[in-house]
Amino acid sequence: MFIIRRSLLINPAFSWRGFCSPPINNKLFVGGLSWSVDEKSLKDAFSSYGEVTEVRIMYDKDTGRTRGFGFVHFSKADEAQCAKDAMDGKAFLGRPLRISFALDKVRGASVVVPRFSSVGDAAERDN
DNA sequence: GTTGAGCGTT
Repeated sequence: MFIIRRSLLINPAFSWRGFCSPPINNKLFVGGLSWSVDEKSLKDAFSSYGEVTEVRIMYDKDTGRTRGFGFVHFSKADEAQCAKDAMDGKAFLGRPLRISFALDKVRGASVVVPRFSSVGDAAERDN
């Protein structure tokens, strides 16, 4: 019987570094970026491992410089996993990269007020 | 001319 649950072995969701990694998605968190790294630089670097659909680097509104981290969106989660496994820990523009799967956060998702339309429980004051 | 772990609209 060499039949093993190969599904769990080939399944990336069960072969992370232990179990301290977030769920897999096509969004990658790229940290440890150099201060001179641009979105096009990251996209050009990650486009070799997959189809990059979106690249977002966080800039500082005060200094206008990069915060040193960004996000890379891939067309497929498999490409993102490949790019992560390939670029994670590697040096980029003189600084080691810290790549990780991004959290399922979206703009507006952090603060959302569920308003019930059928709530007549004294919640409607000036509707 | 600076700094260095992180998780999103600068």
